[in-house]
Amino acid sequence: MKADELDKRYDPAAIEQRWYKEWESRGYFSPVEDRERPRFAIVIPPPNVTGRLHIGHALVNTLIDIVSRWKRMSGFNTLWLPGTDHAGIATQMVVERELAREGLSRIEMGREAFLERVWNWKEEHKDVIKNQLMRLGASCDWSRERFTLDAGLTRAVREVFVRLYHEGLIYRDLAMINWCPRCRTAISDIEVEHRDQTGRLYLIDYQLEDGSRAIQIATTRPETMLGDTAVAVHPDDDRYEGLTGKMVVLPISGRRVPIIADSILVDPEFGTGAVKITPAHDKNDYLAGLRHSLPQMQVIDEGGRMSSAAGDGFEGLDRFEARTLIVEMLQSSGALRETRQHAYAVATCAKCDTVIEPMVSRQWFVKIAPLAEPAIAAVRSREVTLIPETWESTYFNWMENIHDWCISRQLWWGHRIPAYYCDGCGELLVTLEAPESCPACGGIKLRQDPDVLDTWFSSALWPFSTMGWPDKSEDVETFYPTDTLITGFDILFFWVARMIMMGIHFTGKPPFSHVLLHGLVRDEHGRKMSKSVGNVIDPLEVIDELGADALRFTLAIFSSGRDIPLARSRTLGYAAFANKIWNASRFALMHIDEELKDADSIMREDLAPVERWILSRINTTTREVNRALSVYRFDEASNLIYQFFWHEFCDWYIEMAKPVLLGRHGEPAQRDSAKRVLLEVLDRSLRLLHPFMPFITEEIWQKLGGVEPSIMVAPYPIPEESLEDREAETLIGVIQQMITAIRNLRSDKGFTSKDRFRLFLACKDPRETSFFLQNGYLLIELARLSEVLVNQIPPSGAHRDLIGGVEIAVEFPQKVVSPDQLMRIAKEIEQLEIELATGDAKLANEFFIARAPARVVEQTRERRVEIVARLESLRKNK
RNA sequence: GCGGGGUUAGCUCAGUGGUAGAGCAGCUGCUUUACACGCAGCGGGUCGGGGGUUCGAAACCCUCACCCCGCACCA
Repeated sequence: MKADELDKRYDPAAIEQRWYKEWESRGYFSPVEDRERPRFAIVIPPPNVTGRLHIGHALVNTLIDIVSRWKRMSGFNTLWLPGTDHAGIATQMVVERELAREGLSRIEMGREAFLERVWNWKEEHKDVIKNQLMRLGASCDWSRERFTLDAGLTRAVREVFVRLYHEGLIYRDLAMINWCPRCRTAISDIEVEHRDQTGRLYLIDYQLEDGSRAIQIATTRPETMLGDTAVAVHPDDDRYEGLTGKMVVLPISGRRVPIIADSILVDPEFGTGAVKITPAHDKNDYLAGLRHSLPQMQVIDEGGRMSSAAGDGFEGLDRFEARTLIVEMLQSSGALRETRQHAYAVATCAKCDTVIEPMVSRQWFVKIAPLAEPAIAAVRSREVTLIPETWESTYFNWMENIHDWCISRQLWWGHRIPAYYCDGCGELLVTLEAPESCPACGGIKLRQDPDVLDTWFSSALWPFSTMGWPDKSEDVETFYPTDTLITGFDILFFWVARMIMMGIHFTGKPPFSHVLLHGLVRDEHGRKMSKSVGNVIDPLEVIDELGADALRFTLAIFSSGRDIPLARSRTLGYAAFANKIWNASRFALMHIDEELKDADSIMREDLAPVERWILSRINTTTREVNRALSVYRFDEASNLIYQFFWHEFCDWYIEMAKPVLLGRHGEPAQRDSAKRVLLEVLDRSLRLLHPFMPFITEEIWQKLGGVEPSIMVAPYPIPEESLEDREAETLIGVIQQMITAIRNLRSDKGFTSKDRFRLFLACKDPRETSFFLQNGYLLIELARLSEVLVNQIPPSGAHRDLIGGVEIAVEFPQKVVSPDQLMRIAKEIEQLEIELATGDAKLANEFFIARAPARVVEQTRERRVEIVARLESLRKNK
């Protein structure tokens, strides 16, 4: 391999897709058959089958891929199971919009034709997101790809529904539910979003039937007064004493409704202390209505328009138009006494933003408390660990106050509820397969419930339904329960909690042991990405421009925290990192000969200190990276590799190895050793990096001639005690400090890199003397000196300092001190004097000596010696 | 109202008891044969305010201020 085969500049587009296809064709994404290995399983949070990859997908799948690749390289039999979600409302909406453009509607088409259309649409779009995940480098096992409406998953859904029904945990009942008039379906409580807004509060007089007085009520929704069936006051409210039981006449409709007393509904402090009650269109009024057996009048229909019950002149009117009309009518009749500004939260549909209409409706529910209980216990016992832990209290808070889950949706796209009604006797049958006839009356006219299930119902089963449950399939046996779930905190309730509940109930085990809840990607200033602000980052565009590796690395290094502010400047920085890796490898490959690749492992005793140093450093990095990954700190892990590779390996080691590699110093044997170490460190670095930057690492690694056919199946580095070398770290550390100090002086005194000086070193012992005699070339090269003289008398004018216990003296042509340097010296002296004073105060403090750990006291003493020496040097050289 | 999180360099963020960190931005040098997507150097922070615990607090406790996010309510 010749380095000139590599371009000077790294071009990700040229290699990324080639490698993905290669890995897939070699079957690297599938688990191996080796039963001896420990296994690791993870399921994808299924994206919408018709969706496009957004930055949130890029984040979660990058993190999953890092874990998967790390585990795979670490010897685990690893499964990452991919798939997509049918996403009931979202998908149906998209297809309906398409139909609308053609002037069609699903109602006109009919259920079957519409579903056929959606399936076709799904077939056309399903590979979009799959291909995008591939571009990201996602190493999932496509042979196990699942879709929530697959036959197998549908069977699991029906099984679960039927079993829960017969256990009494699914029921059908009349209840007040959240209705979206635009989606024309019920939705669950967590699909409702509350938006703060400033609206109006209307104070309206309701006249008593006998005309003796009026009772003033307050409302934000005057249109619902058409459905009022009572007025409530607080039983202890003096203002309304004696009115309970009397009748008021509703303005406009002229209906008579009673005044009732209710201490639960009415807060005497709010508004006028009198409340109109519309049991059919308000959750609290509904409950009050039940308490007082009030009739329900549905005056708003499923499309959000006034119904026939609203009366002549209103029927067919949109609810907001009706509000305007009613306010006008009340105003002209004089019943509207006052309109106030009023801040309140309006309930909206999370999917389409339409204002929710509370409705009384017969729906299917999951009785959730019995399922929640063991799911709470599982997290409490840490059988399931939430990461970061702070999410536990949020989880408990929600689970302990959980409400029954409305699971029926008046949609067509989804899992149809396996309930059948007998036309003959009205019997309700819940069965796995459609019954032929009614077991109660023998009738054969059976109708299936028209509703489908909430999308999250099938998602809740994802970790086991995808593996073949309810069968005892091999995958269930091998890979269930899974190990880690990685997803956004925004679906903790929608998805994670429900998976834990269903998993425990149906398999007896939580579906995963660890849940990593990552933050949400935002723009560089922490703002939510939105089309209207124009700050949306398209991951595909970033991949096209800077490469998947750069995007992945950016996401990983930012992944801690609740908000992930993604800045283009950062991605550019990590694209530069990829380029750095490329060029460092180019340099290495210039010096690595073919025979070297097969050479035996390195003999430690033959290594130079600088070689032992870099091996020790990568060993430490290896230990830290593995530790960080094991606790899902992708930010720490990626940062460690970044710092090591760029600043230690490139900036220091390669520069220190150059004199030997380029033949300016040392024997041929030393050169071979330097080459081997260079190869070794590069190889380990690439393997450490591979989970983060799979493409570039593979491309380069192939040229190094490793034993394995791909870096994907090469072992992940683990720390090796034999590589650790404290002595080398100390010695090279001193050399680095000296080089830095000399560079500082050169810069301060206004010399350029062409000016060369002599350096004098005064060593304490023969061991130190021999080290600097042998390694002085490092100082000459990196600090650009003319000569290093050990244990010789420096000229009187030389700049002196003490570094790592070694006295140094640099001979500058003349003593040039710039004003800048004078200022800095003065400042440093000042700081050191403060530090010296506080240190002395500590050491003089008997409590410090007595109570602080001996190590800390010792450190403080050592530091004092350094400070004193440094001060002396600074004052002398001023 | 209930619960959670935050406030550290110009920007975005790490840092859970022992000498304040990173990246980016800024400034100054440098065509040093891997890389100008580079190299070297520099400046920049009373760690939101106050109190406490401790030999020692950015970190632990209390309190105040401001910001953010859930949940519930909102006639």
